[in-house]
Amino acid sequence: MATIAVENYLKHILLLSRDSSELVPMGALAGALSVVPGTATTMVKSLADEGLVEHRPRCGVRLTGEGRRVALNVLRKHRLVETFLVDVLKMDWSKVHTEAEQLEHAISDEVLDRLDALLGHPQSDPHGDPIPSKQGKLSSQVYATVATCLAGPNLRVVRITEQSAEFLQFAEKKGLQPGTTWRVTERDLTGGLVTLRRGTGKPLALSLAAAGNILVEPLKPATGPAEGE
Amino acid sequence: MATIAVENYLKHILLLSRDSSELVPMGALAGALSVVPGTATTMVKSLADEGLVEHRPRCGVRLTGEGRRVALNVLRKHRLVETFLVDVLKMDWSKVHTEAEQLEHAISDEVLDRLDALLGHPQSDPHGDPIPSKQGKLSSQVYATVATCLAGPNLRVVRITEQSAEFLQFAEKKGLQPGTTWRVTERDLTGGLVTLRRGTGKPLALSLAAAGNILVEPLKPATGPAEGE
DNA sequence: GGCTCCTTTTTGATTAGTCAAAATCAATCT
DNA sequence: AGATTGATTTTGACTAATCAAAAAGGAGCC
Ligand SMILES: [Mn+2]
Ligand SMILES: [Mn+2]
Ligand SMILES: [Mn+2]
Ligand SMILES: [Mn+2]
Repeated sequence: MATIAVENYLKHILLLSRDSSELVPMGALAGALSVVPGTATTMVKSLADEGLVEHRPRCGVRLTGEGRRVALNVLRKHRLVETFLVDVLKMDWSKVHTEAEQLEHAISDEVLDRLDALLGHPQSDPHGDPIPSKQGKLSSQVYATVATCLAGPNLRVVRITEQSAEFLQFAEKKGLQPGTTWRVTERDLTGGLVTLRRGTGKPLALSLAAAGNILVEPLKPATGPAEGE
Repeated sequence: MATIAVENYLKHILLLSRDSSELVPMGALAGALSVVPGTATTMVKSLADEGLVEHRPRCGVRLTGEGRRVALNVLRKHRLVETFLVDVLKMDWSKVHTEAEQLEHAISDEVLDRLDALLGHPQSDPHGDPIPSKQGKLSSQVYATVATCLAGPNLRVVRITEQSAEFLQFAEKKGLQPGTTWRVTERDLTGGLVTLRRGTGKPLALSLAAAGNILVEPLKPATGPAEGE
């Protein structure tokens, strides 16, 4: 069995590479894992010996097929556990990430399957991050961010791409959860500000940096039966 | 924070000592943890340095107040997790022990509290093992075993003291779960056999060794409203 | 007392994972 | 080309946990 450290390295390589052929630089990997670069190099070389990654010295690292399989399984555990913690145990969505960071290494594939069934085979976790399927398919749909949307049309929040407890607490307080509908009322590129509004609620101003963490999809205006909230 | 190894040592010292003043011999501890005796000695000395145990060289080891506190918390996690796996995820009670052996080190105190509430503050786990309270109280009630009970009176199974998957599967198949009611119909000390019967079902013969793993309490014959099954 | 046997401790090695700091590489700038 | 600079790798050291095998204790027996 892969150790906890090995699972963490593989998962972070997966998260840091857009497509599976892209090389992840050692610096980025070391940063994501909070280790010094030398440590990452050492570990990556040993992962390469085990056939879990391919190491291009001085360029970066990428997952092999087997490494990707393991990484997706860990990520699936992480996101299903997060969903369980929020949906069943009613935990604060800003705390579940830390919790899942440990649990992803402790649950067996059988518990994973049963959790999945209990939760009704969810497609995404509380932050809107896609949950890899049991077969290892990971949705890679590309969404716009609030930072790049023009004022006007209704937008549904689909994902918050920023795991920090601080940002998530902020989003929670402002009601910015996946599934909610908003529209941009003002874009001030010079000032670096975007203003949002949910229905007739009070306006919410975000920096472009913050707005870049909110992924949205355009909402077609009342076509077919309404879905979601 | 205590490492996984430290938590395992403390939990097993707790499980191996009847009362908290009793010394656990190094051999017994090493055996329970599946390590060689020298490893246990080394680890116990380092636990003693941290103030978690008291080591009497060549005699044994016992928990300090702080060590006991940590050990009880781990045991509480273990047994609540087992209960969750059986009650909520409907897992086979013969598999949950192995599973909980990992999870007991991965869940936070907050998740522990929420699990406890979700399960309705259970007093014992699926095997009938008592769950330590949040305050660190561990029921130490002494029960008779089927091996020592005289033929005749109705007995309620309260606990199975044998964690092996094999024995638990056997007990499951025979319907020997905590809460069920049986009576001894025959005791053959010479042959080392005890025969049980559940209501009018077919008789079940057990070796004295096996019968010693089944803890029971006498059932007063229909006094007050019936409780349990 | 001296011997035997079982338990415990000690000693010497090993593995996984990590850091600090020096060395190396390669791209860019003058 | 030669120098500068930032990323990466190497080297040496350390901690936690473990095993194998030798050494030490101690209880009972002759
Ligand atoms: Mn993790
Ligand atoms: Mn998430
Ligand atoms: Mn354990
Ligand atoms: Mn149990």
